[in-house]
Amino acid sequence: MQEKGISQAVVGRLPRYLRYLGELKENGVERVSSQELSTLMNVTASQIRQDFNNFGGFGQQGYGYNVDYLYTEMSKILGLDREYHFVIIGAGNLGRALGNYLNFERRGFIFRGIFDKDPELVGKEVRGEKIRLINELEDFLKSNKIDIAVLTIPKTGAVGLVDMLVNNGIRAIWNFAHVDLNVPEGVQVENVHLSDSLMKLSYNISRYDREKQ
Amino acid sequence: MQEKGISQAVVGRLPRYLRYLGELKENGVERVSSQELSTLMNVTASQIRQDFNNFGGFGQQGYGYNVDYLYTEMSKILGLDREYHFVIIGAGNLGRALGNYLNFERRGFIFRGIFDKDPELVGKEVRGEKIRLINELEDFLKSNKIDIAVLTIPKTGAVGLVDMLVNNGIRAIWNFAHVDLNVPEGVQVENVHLSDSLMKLSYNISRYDREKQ
DNA sequence: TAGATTGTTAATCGATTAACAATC
DNA sequence: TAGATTGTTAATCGATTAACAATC
Repeated sequence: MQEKGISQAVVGRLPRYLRYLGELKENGVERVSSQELSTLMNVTASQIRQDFNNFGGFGQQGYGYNVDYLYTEMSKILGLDREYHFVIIGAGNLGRALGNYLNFERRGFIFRGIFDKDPELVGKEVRGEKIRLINELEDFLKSNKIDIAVLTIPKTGAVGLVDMLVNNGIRAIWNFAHVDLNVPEGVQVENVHLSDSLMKLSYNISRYDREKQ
Repeated sequence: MQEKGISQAVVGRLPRYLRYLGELKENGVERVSSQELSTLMNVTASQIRQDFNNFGGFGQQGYGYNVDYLYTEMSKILGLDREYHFVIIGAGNLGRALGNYLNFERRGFIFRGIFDKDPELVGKEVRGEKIRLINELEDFLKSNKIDIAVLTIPKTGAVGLVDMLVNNGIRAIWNFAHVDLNVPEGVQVENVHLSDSLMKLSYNISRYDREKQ
């Protein structure tokens, strides 16, 4: 399984494949061809076969793909066959919402703690975890194996925190702060810039208006 | 200004340009060359010039780009020179968090109401708006001009709601439900699939591990 | 005027699609 | 065996980068 050179374009499509395969599985479908999946997902069959073949031959000529098997393999590829422990940094509305979101747990993402700089929030509970003061975070990371830091703090705070996180074992940052983070090689960053997403929407609305005159 | 054929790849970069231009503006920088911006943003100067030129010539040979002017033009292109009224459908943790997020307001996105199917939530307030029962939504849309529906409900509910929304004037859907929505031509959809985003992170973590052995 | 930097065309690179031989 | 469908190579398409003439 040679994974060098898998583009992020391909990676970005994998979760969607997993979702559709999961639905097929739930509906008791045993096998699926790239053509059927193509119709269902509205992408070309060719792309599906190419994408899957980046990771090895999961299908069988004349038969297609076994849904159960493909689902399992896809889960492994996505790294969902293990657990990830995460902390949330920033106990504002968004941070608390993410802490309360149970579906992540089902996928192996374990909520381990939530931190904020505001002393007023300390002690309040988010899904069984008391909010802690952010200056306890470093000690916490030293004594707990945490993989992922979820950043739901304003951008000014976020940038200054990265080095400490990385130096204390954080492997990946799920970044909701509206800023680009610089991390050392080997540390993964996934940005969720909600306001950018909303601007894409307003762009598309107003472009549509401009084009219609 | 011929906007046909602007790819979503370009559109996806526009909010980031706006962010950097905004920062330059705040720092009192008057002009910037594609080369300087290139260094700052870690993309090629060539791409920057190509991207800008999709929308017309904003620069001046030998000088570069006027930050203020470019920022204003970029805002207009993104459709940020007008207001958008939105409702949130689903008053769970995420829905309430988005309702409370004030920064959207600054950009012209006006929070007009929040709906849920759970009668227990009805009457609670989210940033000055009482949560309403979802079966009041249709009437609400008929008597208020709402542009954007933010969907923060489970996928089963989301799919069944789309037609009603579109038939009552909704122009765009900001979709946090984990499902692909089918909308008529001219209605914009922007998906935020948080669990997909998290899976990309776990993919990249575990790929890194696999590659190191 | 000379230097700087855009706007734009041409070249390259990468991603998607088409085609088909291999094979179940 | 015949039909179906993959895995994979080749062709196409689109996006990115390089180059440079135009021009401030």
